[in-house]
Amino acid sequence: MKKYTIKDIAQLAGVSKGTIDRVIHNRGNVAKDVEDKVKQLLADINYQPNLIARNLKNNKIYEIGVLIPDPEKDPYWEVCMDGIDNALSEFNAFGVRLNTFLYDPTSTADFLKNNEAMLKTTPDVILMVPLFYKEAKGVLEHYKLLNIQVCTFNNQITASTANFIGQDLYQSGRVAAKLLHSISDVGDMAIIHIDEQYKNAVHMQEKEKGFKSYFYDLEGYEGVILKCKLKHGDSEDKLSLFLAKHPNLKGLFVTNSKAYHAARVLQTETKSHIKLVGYDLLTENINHLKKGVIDFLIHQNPKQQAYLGMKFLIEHLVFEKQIPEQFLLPIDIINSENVTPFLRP
Amino acid sequence: MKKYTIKDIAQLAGVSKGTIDRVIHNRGNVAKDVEDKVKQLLADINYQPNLIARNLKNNKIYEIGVLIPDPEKDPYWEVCMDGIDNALSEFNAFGVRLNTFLYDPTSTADFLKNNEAMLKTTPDVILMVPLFYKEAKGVLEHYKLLNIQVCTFNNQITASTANFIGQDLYQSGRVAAKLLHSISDVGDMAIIHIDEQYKNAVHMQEKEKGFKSYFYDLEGYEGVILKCKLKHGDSEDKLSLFLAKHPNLKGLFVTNSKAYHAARVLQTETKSHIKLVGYDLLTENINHLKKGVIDFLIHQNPKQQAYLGMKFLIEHLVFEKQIPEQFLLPIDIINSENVTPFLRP
DNA sequence: TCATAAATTGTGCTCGAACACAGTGATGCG
DNA sequence: CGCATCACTGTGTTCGAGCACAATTTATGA
Repeated sequence: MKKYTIKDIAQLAGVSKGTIDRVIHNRGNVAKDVEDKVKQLLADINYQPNLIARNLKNNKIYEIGVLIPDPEKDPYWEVCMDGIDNALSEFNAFGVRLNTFLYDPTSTADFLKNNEAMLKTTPDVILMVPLFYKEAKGVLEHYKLLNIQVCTFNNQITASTANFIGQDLYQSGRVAAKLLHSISDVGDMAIIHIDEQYKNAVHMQEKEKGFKSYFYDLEGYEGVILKCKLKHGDSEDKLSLFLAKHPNLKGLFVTNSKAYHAARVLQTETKSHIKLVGYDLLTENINHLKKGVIDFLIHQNPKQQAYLGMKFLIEHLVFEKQIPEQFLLPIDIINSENVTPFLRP
Repeated sequence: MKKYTIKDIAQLAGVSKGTIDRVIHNRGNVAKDVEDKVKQLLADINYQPNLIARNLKNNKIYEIGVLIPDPEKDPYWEVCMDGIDNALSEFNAFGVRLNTFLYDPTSTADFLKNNEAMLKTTPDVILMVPLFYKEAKGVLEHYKLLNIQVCTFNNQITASTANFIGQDLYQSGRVAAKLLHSISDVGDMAIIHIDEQYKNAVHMQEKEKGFKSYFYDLEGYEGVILKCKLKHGDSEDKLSLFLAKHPNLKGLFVTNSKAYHAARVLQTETKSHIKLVGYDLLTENINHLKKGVIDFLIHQNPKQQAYLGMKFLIEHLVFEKQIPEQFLLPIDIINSENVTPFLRP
C-alpha cells in the first residue's frame, strides 16, 4: 500500500505537480475550475503531505535559546536541565543546538543581562522561565517584535502571548488543603511562605487562595487558617516560635520547595501530630518524606515542564506544529511509597 | 550553520560519499586504512545521520494491529482508544494505519479468534493487552516467529520478550496501604477483590502482596489485614455481610476499578469511618471520590499506556528507534481535588 | 608482460515536496 | 500583422541518505 504523493494527485487530476503545489499552498495563478477540482480531489483522498520530504530541504541547525534560573542558586532548577537534555537527545537527529543561559533567581539585573547574552546567539526559538513579572513582560514583547517563538514554563505571566507550560496553582493549593484535611485531626491549619520575595508573590498567592478556598467551602469546619512568612536565615527559629504560639495547630502547608525547613523544626520538636504538606522532590524533602515528617509532596514536575517546552519548540521548528497557548500539567501527589518512579531519568 | 552531511564527510576524508556510506553501514569493500580514518572522523564530529533524508524513500503505509479488550464489556478500556487516537493524530503524517480488534475480556476463545483476524491484516507491528497468560504467551511466540514487533501494556506476561508498558503493581499496593494508613484510625484493613477470574490473578496478587508488605514492615502495627473476594451479582450483599462481621474495620482496598461497588455499600450503610482506596478514573468512581466516599484512587493511566505503546511502535517503524524492554509509569495518586486535569483529552 | 579477476572507489539515480523558471496559448493594442 | 502582456501550466533542480552499478586501481596467474 502506497501513500498518495503530489505526483499521484497530479496524474489523477490530469495536471502537473506544479499546479498541485500551487493549489496546496494557495500560491495563485491557477484556473478557477482546475483549482476547485484539485481541492476536491485533495479532500476526497484526505491528502497528507509527507513531512519527511517537506523538511528535507531544511538542513540548517536550529538555535534554541534557553534562559532559566541557575540551579546552583536554587536546587529546584537542577532537574530542568535533565528534561532539556532528554528532549535534546530525543530530537538530536533533527539538528537543534542549545544555548543555555543561567540567571540568578534573586536578581532582575542578572536576568536581563543573560537575556541580552542569549539574544546575541540569534536563537530561532526560546525556552524561558519568566521569574520576574515586569522584566519578563518587556523581554517577551521584544521577542515578539523579533518574531521569535517562545515557550515559558513554571511561572505564568498573565495577559501575555507567550505559550505557557505549568500547573494550576490555585488548584494545587486546594489539593494540599484536601490532603491535610484528610490526614489531620480537627484543628488549625497554617500556610507557610518561606524565602520568597514579593516578585514571586503571584505563585504563593495563588496557592494560598486555593488552600483557603478549600476550607471555606467545607461545611462545618471550625479550625482557623493561619499564615506565617519566614525569611532566609531565621526561618527555623521563627517557625519554632510560631508553633509555640499556636498549640491547636494540626497541619502546615509550605507553599514552595522549602518544606524541609519546616520538617526540621517538627522533627527536633517531635511534633508528629502536626502534618506537613509541601512541594517538589528535592533530596532533602524526600528524606523527610520517607521518614514520615513530611506527609505529602506536590510534584510540580519542572523536569517535565522543561521537557515539554523543548518538545513543543522543536516540533514547531521541524514539523511546523502549533504550540498550545497553555498546557497545564496534572498535579501529582507524592507520598513515601510512590516517590521513586517520579525520580527516574 | 549547517549540519554535517555524508558529502561533507566525504570531502573531509578525501573519498567519495559511496565509501562513507559503506563505512557507516559496515558494508565492507573498504580498504582498512580508509575505514579507520573515516570511522575516526565520524567519531570526531559526532556524525548524526539526517533521519529525514534516511526515511524519505519509505513511502509505504505501515499497518498497526491493535488487540485490546472490548470497552463495551468493561468500561476500563474506553480511554485506551483515546490514547491510541492521540498517538495516531500526532503521527498521521507518517503513514500509519490502524486495524483494531476488540476481544471479550472474559473469553480466551474470543481473544484467540480476534488474534487470528488481526493477523489476516498482515500487521507490521502489534499493540496488545495480553489478558490471558497462557494464550498470550503462545500468541507472542507466534509473533516472534513472524518477526513482528510487539508492544504489550497493562498486563505483564513474565519471562516474555515482549516490550511492556505498565505499572509496578506490587508498589502500587504499597501506595494504597500507605494512603489508607495515613487517613484511617487504628484498626483492621481489608483487601477486596471484585469480579476477577483466576486468569487475571497475577494482577491482584501483586497488589495484595505490596499492600500487605507495607503493614508488615510497619513497627507496632496492631491491626489485622483481612481479605474478601466478591463475585459479580452478589458482590454488594456479600460485602455488607463482611462489614457486619468485622466491626473493627477502618479501611478497604479494592484491587481493581470496581471500587464503586464498595462505595455504594459504604454510602447506604453510612459507614464514613471506613476509608476506601481503589483504582482507576471511571465515572462512577469519580462521583464517589467527589462525594468523599472514595478517599483516593490510584490512576493506572491506561490511556497513557496505550498512547505510549503506539508512540513506541510508530517511532520504531519510522525512525528505527529502539523500544524499551519495560516502561513503568509513575503511580498517580488521585483525590477529589486533582482529578480533573487527569481527565483531559 | 599482459590478461583477467578481485578489491576498492566513484557516479548517478531514487525518494516527495518546494520552488524557480521556462513554456504555452490567448488577448490587447499600435 | 507583429509583438508585448497576461494568465496559466509544465519542467527541472534541490535537499541527504541509500544503493545499484560503473569505473578505477591493485593483485594474481600463465
